[in-house]
Amino acid sequence: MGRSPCCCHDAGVKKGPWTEEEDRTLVGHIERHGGHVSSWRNLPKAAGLNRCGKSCRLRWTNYLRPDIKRGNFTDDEERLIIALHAKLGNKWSTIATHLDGRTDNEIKNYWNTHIRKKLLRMGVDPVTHQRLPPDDVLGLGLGGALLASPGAGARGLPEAILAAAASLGGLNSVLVQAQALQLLLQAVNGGGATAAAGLMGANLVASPATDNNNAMVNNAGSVVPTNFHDQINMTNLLAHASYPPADDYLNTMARFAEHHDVVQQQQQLNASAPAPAATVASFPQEEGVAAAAGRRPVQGFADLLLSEPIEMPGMCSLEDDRFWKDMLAEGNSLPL
DNA sequence: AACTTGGACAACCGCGCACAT
DNA sequence: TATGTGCGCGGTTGTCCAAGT
Repeated sequence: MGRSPCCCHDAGVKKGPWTEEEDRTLVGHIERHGGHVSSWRNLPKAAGLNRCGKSCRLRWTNYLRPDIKRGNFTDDEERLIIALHAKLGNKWSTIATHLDGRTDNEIKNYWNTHIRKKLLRMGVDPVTHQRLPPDDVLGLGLGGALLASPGAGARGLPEAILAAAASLGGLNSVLVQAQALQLLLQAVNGGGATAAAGLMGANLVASPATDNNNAMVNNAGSVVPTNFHDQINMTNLLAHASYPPADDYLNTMARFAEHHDVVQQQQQLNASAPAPAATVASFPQEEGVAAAAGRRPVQGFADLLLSEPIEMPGMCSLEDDRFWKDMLAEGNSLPL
């Protein structure tokens, strides 16, 4: 029931960074007991440590445990973390069970310091795994860079767009790219959305007066889809239009979903054998999270994980200048 | 050289759950 | 059933260090 007073509140109990001597004492004690700790609360006294039992447990599980893998996260690990987070949310301990030798604390830290920022740069909300509203990305990003770009006159626009895109190296979502393309085409054609729509032979760009209830108008005057299926349609459309859609994120998530269907794996585990206590305890919560993630209006990449992977031929990364150069060339070569 | 800023990561804190009594 | 105990979890803070000014 209630929380008992923690020994950490005791006066004289040491806090802060662990010394090598303390590490040796803790490891030595645990090893003498066969790597098993019967009571963390009693451990400090038994081991001769002036530390809180909780602090000892944390130090052991997050740092001293022999099976911990140190060093940088690999690309595969990073993708797996993103895929798992899309499905599970901030269930760091559960996510950690899918990465050999990684602790929940390490994954949590890596998420907060690296992946979170990376996703934001890509125009993906790290919490919902949905694309950020276009205005948040284009308005403050490409659009803002464009507006701030000196000499962005009629002749200078393509260069300005290229420069703006280059300045946003992390841009990496189909939605953003499509909008950038629209912006580019509008600039190059001097025409507008409808001309671009005609060029692309589909409803990628519609009139602001569209009756598409799922669309929204961004600050560039283009209508962009706000629901998942429209985004997928846009993805396929771009693929078929021979533009080089570069949604690494979509592809990555879809691919990992094939190999890491967490809920399915755990249901199998649950059915086959009694799992460790921590895992058993986490099952109902996980299902709840997964279900919640798939529920509208928070419809995002959790759904995507369960869908078919999307074929994206000729994919290249937006981190690569080539994408923007190709796009610019395409735009210039299109009939007006 | 001194100071500031920001990133990375270890460690702490408090809550809730499971289990024992 | 009520209460106590221990542990695990997720969020937050503290500390170190490198880069920039």
